[in-house]
Amino acid sequence: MPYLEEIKTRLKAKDYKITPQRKVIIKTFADNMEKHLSAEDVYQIVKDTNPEIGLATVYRTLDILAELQILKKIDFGDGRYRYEFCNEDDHHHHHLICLKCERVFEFEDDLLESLEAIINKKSGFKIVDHQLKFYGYCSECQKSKE
Amino acid sequence: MPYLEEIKTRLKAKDYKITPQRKVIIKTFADNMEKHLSAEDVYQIVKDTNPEIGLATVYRTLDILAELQILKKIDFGDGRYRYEFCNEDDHHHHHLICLKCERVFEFEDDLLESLEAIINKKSGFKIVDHQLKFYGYCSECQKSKE
DNA sequence: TTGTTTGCAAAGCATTTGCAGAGCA
DNA sequence: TGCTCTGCAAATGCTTTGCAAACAA
Repeated sequence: MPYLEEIKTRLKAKDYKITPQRKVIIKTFADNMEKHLSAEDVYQIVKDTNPEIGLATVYRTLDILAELQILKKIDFGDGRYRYEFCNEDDHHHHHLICLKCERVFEFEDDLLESLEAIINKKSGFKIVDHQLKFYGYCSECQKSKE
Repeated sequence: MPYLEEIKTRLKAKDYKITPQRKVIIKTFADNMEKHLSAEDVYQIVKDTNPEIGLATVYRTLDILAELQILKKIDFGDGRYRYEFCNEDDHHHHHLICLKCERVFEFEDDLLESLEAIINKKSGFKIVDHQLKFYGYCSECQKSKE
């Protein structure tokens, strides 16, 4: 996760202004590092301290932060996009989505790098990003099967 | 891809009726095996021969076929769901999505099985499905970079 | 015949956009 | 000050739903 100062620098570099709304949205992600917040989630959290903020502003800010690669826009297939801080290094993690409790777990892994190399060699496709989701049952839900 | 007779049997087994609309939608997928059709795509194709069909019927039929695991509902992140025949065997393929021409290529691969075993061992999460998307540039678009 | 299925139109949701006023630099 | 940003409301695009008529079995 980038430092707050670093984020501000990156915004300024693209001539984006540092507004209170943008600050508080960034802070929301810093305060919820382990979560995968949707625009609506962010809106609900931010409204507590800034009741006048508009949902459209949240969407616009998330767009900018994703464009600057500060946030990553992810899609768990539940009909809304979610956002998390980009990993600075190449260290990828995958998402394990429980089909029962719907919680999302993370799993650190680098194995996909070798697969990307294989694909590039065999098909000539140049990969710049990937998204891997696993669906199944978390250990708790396996115990409490009905 | 399941035989048409087999599909009808599976529909009947769940007390779904074999209607002309359902038949023609299934046929559309049989005629477009290599494509990833959206509901709107199917609707446009089917309207040629059955102009009276409704888009809602297409959606309802796709839901049923996905529920019966005849079709697989996939999400390329372009704001609409797409459908393709389920693979009968475990033979998985991944999707390579070109960020320039937006075409979707397929890549056959089984390597994820070993990754699933590792995850299960390390985290206790029991995986029943996965979805892997690679984003990048196809060989053609790499040549014609502007 | 009878419960499903269909087509239509309206509703639902997440997200985007237009616009006039507010505010950062 | 000048141009970006914001909040609001309306619009958008995909998908779902309610309902009465049509239809498969």
